[in-house]
Amino acid sequence: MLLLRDLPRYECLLEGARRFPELDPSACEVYLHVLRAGDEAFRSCGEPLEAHGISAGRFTVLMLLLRKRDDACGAMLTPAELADKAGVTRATMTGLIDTLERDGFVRREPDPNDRRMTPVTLTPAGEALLQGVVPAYFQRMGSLVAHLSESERRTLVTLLAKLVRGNETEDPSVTSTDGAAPAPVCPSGSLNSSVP
Amino acid sequence: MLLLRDLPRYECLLEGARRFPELDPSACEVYLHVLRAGDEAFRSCGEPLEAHGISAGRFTVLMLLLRKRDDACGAMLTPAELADKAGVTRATMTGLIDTLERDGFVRREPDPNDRRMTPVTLTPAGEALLQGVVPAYFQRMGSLVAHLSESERRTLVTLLAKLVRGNETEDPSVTSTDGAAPAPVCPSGSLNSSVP
DNA sequence: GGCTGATGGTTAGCCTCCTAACGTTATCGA
DNA sequence: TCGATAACGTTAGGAGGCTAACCATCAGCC
Repeated sequence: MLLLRDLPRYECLLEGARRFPELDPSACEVYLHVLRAGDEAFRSCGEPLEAHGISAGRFTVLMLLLRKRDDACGAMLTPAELADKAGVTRATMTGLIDTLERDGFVRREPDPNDRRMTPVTLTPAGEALLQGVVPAYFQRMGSLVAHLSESERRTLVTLLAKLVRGNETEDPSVTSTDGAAPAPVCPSGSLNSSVP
Repeated sequence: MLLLRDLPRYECLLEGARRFPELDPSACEVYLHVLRAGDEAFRSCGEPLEAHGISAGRFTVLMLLLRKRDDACGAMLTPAELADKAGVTRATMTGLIDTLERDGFVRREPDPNDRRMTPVTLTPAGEALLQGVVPAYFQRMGSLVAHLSESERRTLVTLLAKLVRGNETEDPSVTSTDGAAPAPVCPSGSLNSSVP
């Protein structure tokens, strides 16, 4: 992510509040901790991936393809579907698929029925890569929260969900097409990718 | 950040756990919510910055320079100091300063005493930019957590700190020089930048 | 049948991040 | 004094994001 190493102590926040009357110390403290924790979680779980020479974005693409192959008969996804599920633009997905194909982990196979499409499949090499990296990835995820009890985890999830939800309803700008769809649905979510 | 739109529901995690025995559903749920909240907080507070045509990284640099100018007599910081405080590499900081200088927000002024250094100062234009953007930035930070009570904020901060701390002690790889320094100190931290 | 519009994928250009290597300048020890 | 070492800043090259523009193809409607 970016730009985070330490966190300021509370006294520093109070000092900052003197200079900037708009600064709410407790809000700022929450903000900093949320960012710091998100950064740490991302970095920590990304380590096993980097160790296998793969980035989080590329890992997500491979996981989406694996899940599709296990689920349905048609074992392919189009770049547009991948981009939608992964939460990136189609242009970005083109770049990801480019490098993944270059490295032999996926393959583009033109669709004879609709020549606009170029569905993507997982190669044996891509599957082998996942076999090697997935256990370490999920184990790291477990050790990330190993120090929190089940009750603490529930509390944390509840509070974070409340923060995100409250902020969502705050600005209706993102609601593009229809005003609905506030409920996260399983098969459309992006991070399902990493959690099939 | 990346790759997050919705969150999978708990049933989906359980389904994933069937496929991957290493997957701990409650750990994964915490992980996803931490990432999602961090992404949302970063995106939300970044909006006022983008509205003024400035990125989070460039904002951090300007805030560091402003704080330095208010604090000390010498109103300059070297690129190396800036990179250290912001938590990026010196090469990245060179790029940030390049664009900031191109847009007239900072100025490089060679140090006559040590000709290796090229300290950077805030220009009046840069200060004016901060004047315009800082209130909106902190207000957004406040509304981000507006739905949480003071007690909820304390709980959230405590749990997030516990998560980060527990994970820190887990891998001693990052501890570069001496094994100490687990306590975040105010004037060395990076995000002090945004919270002078 | 032939426009028109929608959709799919790519390209080009920009920004932010990284590592690795380089040239310049200070510093310090033999 | 002078060479080795270290520090500073930059450059080069790569990856991963984005937007905007571009062709190719399909579908629908007159």
